[in-house]
Amino acid sequence: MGSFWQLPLAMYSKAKRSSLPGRQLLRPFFESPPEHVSPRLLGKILVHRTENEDGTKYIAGRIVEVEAYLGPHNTPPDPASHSHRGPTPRNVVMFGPPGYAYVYAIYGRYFCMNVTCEPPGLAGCILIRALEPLQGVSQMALNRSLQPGASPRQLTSGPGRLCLALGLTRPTHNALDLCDPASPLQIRDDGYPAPELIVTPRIGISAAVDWPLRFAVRGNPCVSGPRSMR
DNA sequence: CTGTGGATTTGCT
DNA sequence: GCAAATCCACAGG
Repeated sequence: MGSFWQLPLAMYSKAKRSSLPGRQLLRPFFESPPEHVSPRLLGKILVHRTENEDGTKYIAGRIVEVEAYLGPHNTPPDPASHSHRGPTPRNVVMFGPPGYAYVYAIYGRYFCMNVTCEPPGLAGCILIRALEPLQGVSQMALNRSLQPGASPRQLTSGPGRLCLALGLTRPTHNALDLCDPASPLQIRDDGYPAPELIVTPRIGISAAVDWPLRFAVRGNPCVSGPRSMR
């Protein structure tokens, strides 16, 4: 018999299909350094509320992989962080209050989503790298130009993929307050137990390649990268 | 399974 | 100008 955390994650969200699951995370949750908040973010739910002619819909997934990016106040500073040379028009939201979305464009085609951490003035943040789809799966497939039967892994395994699946872009979602009860973008806790996790170096960077700042749910199929990275 | 190259926006030197 | 916290298609073993 498998461990508790190996049961299908979707089991824990079947109860509420058309409403917000669990409770919204409050700002104090994000006021600590990103390497401290990151492991606690695994198992929480990222929810995007969309309005269209049919009404309100939710697209949501459970967070199964994140990476911490440290602010320039650390010694040594994190050379892989967008904030390491101080505030710029792109990264200024990272230097503001915790609990905000930092969304940036990458390689001309994709967006990646972060959550700001640390008290105002300090620039730590957490990159959301992978989700397990929970709600709005057919919409995710549409957004990703995949067949309706696409695997959960194909939908949201990777930071660019999950932003596409949820419809997140910099023009619309950068600098949104995730802790505002009225926000269309929120992170919520539905009581899912703290998962067993692995810690590894971060992916896709060329500086500080050995810093152990990537956190993932052990064995979860939606975690990005080869099997050896799960 | 692994490796390679192309697409194409954005911020910063 | 160029490099980038990526993804995808396709080639070859």
